[in-house]
Amino acid sequence: MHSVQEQFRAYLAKHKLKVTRQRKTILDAFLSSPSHLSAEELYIRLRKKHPNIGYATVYRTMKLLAESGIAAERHFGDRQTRYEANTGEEHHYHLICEQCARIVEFEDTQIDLLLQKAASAHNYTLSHRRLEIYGQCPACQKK
Amino acid sequence: MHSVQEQFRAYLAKHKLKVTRQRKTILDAFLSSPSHLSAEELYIRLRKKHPNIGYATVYRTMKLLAESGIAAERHFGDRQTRYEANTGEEHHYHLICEQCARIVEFEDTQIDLLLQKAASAHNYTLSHRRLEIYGQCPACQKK
DNA sequence: GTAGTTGCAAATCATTTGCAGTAAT
DNA sequence: ATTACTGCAAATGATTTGCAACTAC
Repeated sequence: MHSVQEQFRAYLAKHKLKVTRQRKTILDAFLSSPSHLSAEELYIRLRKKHPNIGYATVYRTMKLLAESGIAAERHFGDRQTRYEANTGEEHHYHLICEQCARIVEFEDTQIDLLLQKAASAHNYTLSHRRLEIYGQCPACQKK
Repeated sequence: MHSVQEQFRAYLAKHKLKVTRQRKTILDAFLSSPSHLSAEELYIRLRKKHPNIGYATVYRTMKLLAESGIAAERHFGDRQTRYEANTGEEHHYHLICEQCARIVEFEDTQIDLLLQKAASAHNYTLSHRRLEIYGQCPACQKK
């Protein structure tokens, strides 16, 4: 099988782009970080071990990861773009606590089906979807 | 019954804010414009008839409209915040064409129900939700 | 060697804010 | 009279870009 690293290599090769030390470093950091980090947060994490890495390089590389399908861009309420690892063709939905920002990911094939139906009903094709449910997580309800 | 204008007046009064010419003008422009305009687009429309209106005033007023529940903020793929008129307690979902950006709004009580269930299943309360389906509209599929 | 890449700093884009003058209460 | 509001320009925060030095191919 192909690892994510190989997938990235293949993407770069196809587009005549180069495999650089920075790109490998950023990919590894991305894969070993919690999900939904912003480029800035990733940059801060990276700086510890790689103090000479550039802010712009992180941005540029995250963009490449998104284009190659390895990462997916997310926009939650705030202004920053966040990234999450793209687990193949499956998609999942988000349940977000308005109080503490805790995010739960879940899948739901019934919802999948209804969304597909909704698109068809309006004669749209479906390429992807975004679903976020905002509320209070169990912990915050107790407060 | 109370018109939207009255609703805005009431909100302003409750917060000891003033009913100004600009605020009335912006509210009217917002109500008589297509949905999903950004503050900038609204500003451009307004400028035709009210050349002396300030950019910042439009931003500040849209924020007020959002706080008062008259408008709802939306974030689609791009960087700008867009606004749509808030039609009471109902909510609706968006079907967005990736090619021409045409947006169809729809409601679906089955989806409503499943989202409520999904939140409950994780012991979350539900306050609001965001659902966008991206694909190609009928017209763009033919190209 | 050549073409793509990096890091920096400066630029950009959407949005926000400080402030002096103006208008609503 | 008081207190909030406006318009402008300058400030902010996230992201992008130009460019000269550098590195993968």
